[in-house]
Amino acid sequence: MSGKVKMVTMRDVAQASGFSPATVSIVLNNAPLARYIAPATKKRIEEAAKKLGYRPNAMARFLRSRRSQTVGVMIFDITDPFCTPVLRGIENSLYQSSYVPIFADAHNQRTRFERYLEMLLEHHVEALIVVANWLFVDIQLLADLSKRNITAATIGWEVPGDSVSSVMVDNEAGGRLALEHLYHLGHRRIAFIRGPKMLIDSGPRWKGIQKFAHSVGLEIDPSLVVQLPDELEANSGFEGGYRITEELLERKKKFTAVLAFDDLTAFGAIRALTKAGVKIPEHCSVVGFDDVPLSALAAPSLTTVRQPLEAMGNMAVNLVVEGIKASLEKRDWSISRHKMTPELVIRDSTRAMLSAADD
Amino acid sequence: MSGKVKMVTMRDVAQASGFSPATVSIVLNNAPLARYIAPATKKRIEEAAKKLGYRPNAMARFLRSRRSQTVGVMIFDITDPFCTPVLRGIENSLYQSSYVPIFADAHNQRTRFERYLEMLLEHHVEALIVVANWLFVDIQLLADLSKRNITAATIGWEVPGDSVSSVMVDNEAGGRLALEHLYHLGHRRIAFIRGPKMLIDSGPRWKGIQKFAHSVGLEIDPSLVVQLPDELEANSGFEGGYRITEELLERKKKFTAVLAFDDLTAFGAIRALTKAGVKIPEHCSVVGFDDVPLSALAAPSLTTVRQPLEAMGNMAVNLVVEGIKASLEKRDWSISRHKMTPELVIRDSTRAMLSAADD
DNA sequence: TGTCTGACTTGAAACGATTCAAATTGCTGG
DNA sequence: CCAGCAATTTGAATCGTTTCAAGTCAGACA
Repeated sequence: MSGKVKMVTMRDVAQASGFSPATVSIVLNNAPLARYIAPATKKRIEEAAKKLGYRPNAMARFLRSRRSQTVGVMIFDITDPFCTPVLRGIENSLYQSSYVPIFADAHNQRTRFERYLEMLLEHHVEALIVVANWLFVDIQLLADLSKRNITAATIGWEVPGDSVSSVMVDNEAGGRLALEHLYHLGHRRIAFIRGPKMLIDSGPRWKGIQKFAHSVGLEIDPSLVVQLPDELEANSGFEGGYRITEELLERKKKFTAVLAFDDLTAFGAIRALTKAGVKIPEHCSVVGFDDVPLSALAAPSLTTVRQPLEAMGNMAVNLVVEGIKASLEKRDWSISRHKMTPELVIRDSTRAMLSAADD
Repeated sequence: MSGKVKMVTMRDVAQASGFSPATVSIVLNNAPLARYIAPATKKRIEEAAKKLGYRPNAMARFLRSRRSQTVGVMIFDITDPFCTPVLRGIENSLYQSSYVPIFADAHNQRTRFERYLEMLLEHHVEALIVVANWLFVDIQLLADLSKRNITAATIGWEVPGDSVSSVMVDNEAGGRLALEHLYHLGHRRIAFIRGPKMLIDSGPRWKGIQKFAHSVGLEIDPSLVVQLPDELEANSGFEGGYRITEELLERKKKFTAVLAFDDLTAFGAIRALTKAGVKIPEHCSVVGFDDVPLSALAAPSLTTVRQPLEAMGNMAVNLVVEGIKASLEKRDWSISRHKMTPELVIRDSTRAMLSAADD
């Protein structure tokens, strides 16, 4: 029944081709010494390897060469729609570089994060990429990595110090884009749903909004500004947006647009507005932030500020791969912090004010 | 600057505790021989290990024990919202068993699938879980795995033969649930969007629909039955549902409900209907299939047949973990095919017919 | 003929753990 | 006092590669 397939080792290839394991190794890895190997030899070895179906043993290889061809990818919560495109970007770039991702999902739990970190270290990942936007992880924990010669990069989040690279969207520019859009559509009474304090994105986005408002002399009515509570559940944004918008409606203050912290919040807001009989976008425009995949599919489709999520994943991989190369060649190398440019995506949830409607 | 941390090996622990590496290994792994080790010895070794911060080297361990503590997780397209909850289920169960997932995304490409398979084999995954619902992969390819003593399971898809376990939803029951719901709401003129031929789910769902229709004497109007084209893009369901619903509308045939192949198709249909001025659910009910995460968030939220996606991920892990155990203990073990029970989730996209409205 | 160049190739030592057969030790009973 | 046993512990081989210092060998040159 299950005719066990005996593993083909390098020794087998050596035997079959009539050379020594050393030569086989040199040829198959195209090591520096391969310059001196006779072409005929190379050919015979390669043929033997192919004929036998030789597959290098990654573990054994690691033991000598210290290269695992493996990168740890730590996601804080795969349930968050934000993560999927980022993950795609990471996966794709790693694949190009022949690295294999070891996947870890912290479920927003610190202990789980730590346990996974432990496991990743046991598996000797050559680098670590962390996708997150909250802060509760010890800086120490990640800083230790660089001691162990593991380059690390974070996406959507920065750690202080000079040991971890990061890739983020330019939140301030994004906040500005969102408000600018509403402003140019003629909206003046705008409700703002600010992000939870805990998230690193909240501050800069709000700052971008304020700056723009100030630059055009738009007054922000404090009674139209609300803030999401700190929450760890990935999709709490929806619930939060819903509830906070309900409250907003109860205040009976008029507004013609909502600038939500992110897309999920925006969907929550839309749900609440719709329930209250407010039509989107006829009676009220709504703009989100992120451009998660579902934003294009929802009804109405959501105008939002796009984070180039996939590109951010790519970028993080580039950073760590460079880091790996540098440490391999014992070159100096310093971390970098990237701010990606956001982009306004106009869809069906926003609409220009009718000139008379402001009042 | 970067004070390299010297790796702590088992030898170091042996030295520190005053015992031999053999004893250390036995104690730390709680191997069978540990029965004979004096408690005091165990304690001293464990303390030494903790004090030094010893971390076993997974690669070295594999070389002797042939255990990599690694499972390959091959996703056909992470972009498909179907995958996220499944992935969460897989990840969670693997974590419980102290396995680490190596993540591979085939992007729906056969060559990529094969290349990843190669990489996973090089990394000596102990098992493979494949999440997919199309069929173009060589059965041979997966059957080879069992020769290599790698247990495999597929989710959302079955391969012929007796070498690969599978976990699927009971599509026939699901199709039945969907139609039953519409029928009990009073709908009689129902449009059906059948799935692409290429997908294994399409047939059984349709069969369930037909059987139920037959059992209650409901006639299915062939001119209200349309079929999605074969397409590999993960989110093509939305586009497809949109276009095919437009066509349906052009035929001017009346219908009061749409039974869509899956949620994405349903959203496409809703978009087309809304655009044509048909209100959901007032003028037309729509029911989907899958219950992907966004179905709860969309406006209107979608009535759908839920696949227990996370549980399916758990189940697949259970199956392969059992397989691993069996082959470790040289027990006999045979694959199994699971059919999970679907569940109707009633939300806002369906509504009972008003008694007079049928005509 | 003997030595010296290249031009190729290889032996043997790691890498860090696991695994048994075998060693050690201290008793116990004859 | 010693054989034999039970209770612990360990030596040494092994897993499949990589890595260099060192080997071989044919021909060129003096």
